[in-house]
Amino acid sequence: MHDLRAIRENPERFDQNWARRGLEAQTSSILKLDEERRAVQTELQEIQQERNSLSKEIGLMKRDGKDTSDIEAKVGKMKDRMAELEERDRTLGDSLNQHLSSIPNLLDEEVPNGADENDNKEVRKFGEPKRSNDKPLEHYEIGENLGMMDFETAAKLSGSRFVMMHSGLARMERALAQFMLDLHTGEHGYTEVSPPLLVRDHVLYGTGQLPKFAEDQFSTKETGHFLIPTAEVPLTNIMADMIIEEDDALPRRYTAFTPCFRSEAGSAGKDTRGMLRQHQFYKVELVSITLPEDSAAEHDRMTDCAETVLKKLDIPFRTVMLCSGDTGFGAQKTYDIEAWLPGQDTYREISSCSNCGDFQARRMKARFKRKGEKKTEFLHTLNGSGVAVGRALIAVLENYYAPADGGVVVPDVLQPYMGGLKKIMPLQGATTEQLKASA
RNA sequence: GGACAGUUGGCAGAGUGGUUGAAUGCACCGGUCUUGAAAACCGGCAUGGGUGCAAGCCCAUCCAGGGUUCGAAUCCCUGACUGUCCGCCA
Repeated sequence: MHDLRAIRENPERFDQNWARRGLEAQTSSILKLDEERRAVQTELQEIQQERNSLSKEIGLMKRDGKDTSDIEAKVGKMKDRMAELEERDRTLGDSLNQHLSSIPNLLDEEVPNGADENDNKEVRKFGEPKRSNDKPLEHYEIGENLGMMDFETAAKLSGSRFVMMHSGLARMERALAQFMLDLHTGEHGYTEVSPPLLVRDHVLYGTGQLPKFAEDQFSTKETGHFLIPTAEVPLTNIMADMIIEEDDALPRRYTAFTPCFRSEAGSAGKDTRGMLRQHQFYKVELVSITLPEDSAAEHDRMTDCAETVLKKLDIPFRTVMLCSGDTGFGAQKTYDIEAWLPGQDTYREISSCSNCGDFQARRMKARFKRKGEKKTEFLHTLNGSGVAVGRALIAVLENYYAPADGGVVVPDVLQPYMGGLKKIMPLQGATTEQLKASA
């Protein structure tokens, strides 16, 4: 959401910034609506003022036992015009809100201009991609050869874009999540949260998924709840409708391990093999709430927290700053962390860390007050994956694969979470049915 | 799923149709007093919006949305949430 006052004061700044995302100029139509609405409000308030004072007078006259029918009739007549103006105010306000709430956040100065992911700017690299003479396997080949990754059964139950894992891989997924949570809570100062996974529509509005991205969400028929597409949604909304003191435990840092549900409506045909893009996946999320002046530094810190996960897993990655055309709706600036996937011979996104500035805070009314000040200000919100568990599993499979025996070495940091297991070996007689029996 | 009760400012808690945006207490901020502090006393203390150079003036908001009325925190309807009891259940 955008600050209407700021738009009034400097419309060019907004139009120019939005143009970087490929949007047409918006402010003139916004300001026209705004002007019209204020004119309506002014007239309405004048009438209301008149009504209020006459009504007070009636009260006093009645107390004195005087006749008030004349004056009552007079007030009664004002009602039509008032109703008319109220209706007009509401209509104008609605379209103004609808318009404003569908426009993406302003981009940070540093964000490079560009059309799509090809224009993203690499800022860091870690590790050396492993390259071998053999053609490396993709994660689903490794997983299926292990006999622990079953897309057929998942499809039978749920259709495409679902997977069912067994045995060592199921355990490794759990191990990854535990490892990440322990890292963020133990070393990075995040508070672990176990949030609701079903939320109401206003919560998704608060973080920016609604109204514009309704078709990307799953929802429940009976109750109208939405399944969270990321824990960013419940975690950030912890601050919704609050006014806190400036020194009240800021920054706040929350982490949660949750499933995420996405309809992937717009990605038909994309990443259809394997478990890279699923309707359901696990993710460890990081969310920070800060003062405005602290969000830039917190953004770097958060990105570092996410990178640490990959460093400890010893998976090569690079970090890119998204260009204007690739930066998401609610973000001012986003770093993607891309893990090296030997099977694809490329880096793929495994984490996305965004500074949303006051954009979400404004939508959900997350505010604070500075000491001695009367005015409230909006907090800044940040979110990042720390990291996507399913994709981390993919990265481990492809980077730790042992072609000699078809096994997958368990990264050191995960071994304590897997009972000391050092390597996942293929199950014997690798047909899915047998595997399930032996699992 | 059934029955009842509730939702008021940062918190607690008055208030059932007329100067109530809202008593009172606590918390918080400023002042007096004090060597300093505490106590006591005095004063201040909601949010959003309109208008104005400004001081200010005005409008809206007592869970949300409708309605009744000249006038609604207060009456009516719908919904959300919380609590209690019953039923069911991981």
